[in-house]
Amino acid sequence: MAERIPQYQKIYETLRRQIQENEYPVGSFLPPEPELGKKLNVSRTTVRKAVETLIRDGFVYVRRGVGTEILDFKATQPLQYITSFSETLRDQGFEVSYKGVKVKVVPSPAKVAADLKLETGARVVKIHRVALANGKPIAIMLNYLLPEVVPGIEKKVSKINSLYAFLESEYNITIDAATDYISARSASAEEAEELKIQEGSPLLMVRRITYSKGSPIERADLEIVAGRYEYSVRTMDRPSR
Amino acid sequence: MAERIPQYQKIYETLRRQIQENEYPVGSFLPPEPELGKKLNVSRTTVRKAVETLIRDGFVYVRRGVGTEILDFKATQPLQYITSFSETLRDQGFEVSYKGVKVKVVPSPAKVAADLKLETGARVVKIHRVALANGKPIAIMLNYLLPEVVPGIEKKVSKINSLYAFLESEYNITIDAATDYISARSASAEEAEELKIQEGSPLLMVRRITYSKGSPIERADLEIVAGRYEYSVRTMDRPSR
DNA sequence: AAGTGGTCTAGACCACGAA
DNA sequence: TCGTGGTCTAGACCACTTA
Repeated sequence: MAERIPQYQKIYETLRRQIQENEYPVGSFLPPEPELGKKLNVSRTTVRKAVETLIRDGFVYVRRGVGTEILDFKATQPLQYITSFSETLRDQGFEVSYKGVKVKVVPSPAKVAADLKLETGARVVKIHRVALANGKPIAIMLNYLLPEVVPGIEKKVSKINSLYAFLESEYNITIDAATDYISARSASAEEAEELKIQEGSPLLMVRRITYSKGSPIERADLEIVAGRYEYSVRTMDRPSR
Repeated sequence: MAERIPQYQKIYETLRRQIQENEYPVGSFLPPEPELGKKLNVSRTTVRKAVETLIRDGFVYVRRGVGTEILDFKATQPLQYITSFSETLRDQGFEVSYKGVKVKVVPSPAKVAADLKLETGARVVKIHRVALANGKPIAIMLNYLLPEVVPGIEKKVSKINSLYAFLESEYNITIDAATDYISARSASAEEAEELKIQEGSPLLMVRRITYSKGSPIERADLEIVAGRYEYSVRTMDRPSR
């Protein structure tokens, strides 16, 4: 079961490592593409594919007629790929756990049905949790999933740490896109109680729809205690214009 | 000054139009890549570059050994490219204007200096505005810019509608990346007064650092009236893994 | 004028999925 | 087995920057 790794990916890894280890210092230039191809024994096309990834990840800045300059990558944020909330928190060094986990199959509320392309009232799996970071409540999490893609999830729910990792390992589902809608609201009495905060405190509200193979498969509602978490996202202009 | 448009971009436009006009209905498949190349009189490589863009924009889902399927693009959100807050509002059909515009050159606060890679206290141009959507206050906007990239901005400030469009037309600066940090907070008395809302109302806070040619050139602080605006962002997994 | 990246070709072979 | 997309080659010519 040897991993099949394309050349351009290896070259990307090599160049990235060399940049990060200062073999190509910030401000210097990568060798010209034809030269790189010769040195690495690949065609220029393959080199270019690797360089495109370096651009996308913010390591280099390319100018026609000039060259490919190494950027100060420590100054730039990593690109935002899809991660679950809990993964993000763990990356930031928090110990994440959950309490009050409840799983039910319920008729879908109208808004959930619309997001998941269902008829209103079609059955969905609803997961309710309170996320704790270092033991302190940080968010109320609601996940709505299509029952047909997660059969038998009720019995496995204790295994869920990161939902996406869980979906991948238990159901072989890979997420390939997500849309987040972010707003803010004051905490209601019940929310305040559940999160152990003052009623009326600001909450960061995130509604997320996740897609697998082009179809929506999950809607998540997060109510995050503002001040304990910051949401970050990096956008880039589309390449080659 | 004829526009120079690459083949793959024209092909992308063509295919996208055909998809949107239902010449390729949702659920059907694009012709195989070699066939497309023959029909359009380009090499398969060029076809593939166009298809990559279709993937990125969420129009198609490609499976090796199967084909390229047309997705229900009306169900997916467009990818998030960099837009200014005012552009986003205008896209949503609001009439955007500003009041209380103030421009000053000030010593940079420590946090701004850090984000812009300056020494604390180095001079920056500070623009303060209140954005109105359909005449109603919707956000307090603070922009910090490097003076050397926007010389003489004080005299041009009345021309600013969308800051990014302004930077492009007046200074030939193109933004190629941005990072947003999003949180929430309760409005202070002064903020409430400026936005004509109740003190303590939730505000959506966005801190943005924009990059041009790999270097940070602007920091923006937005304090948005929650409930009047929703921030949305679409993320994708990195292609080809 | 020389050198850089940007686009494009016309092939080739491979890996995967469906029949 | 066959047809699909995934990777790769070895060129070519063009557009842009710098000198």
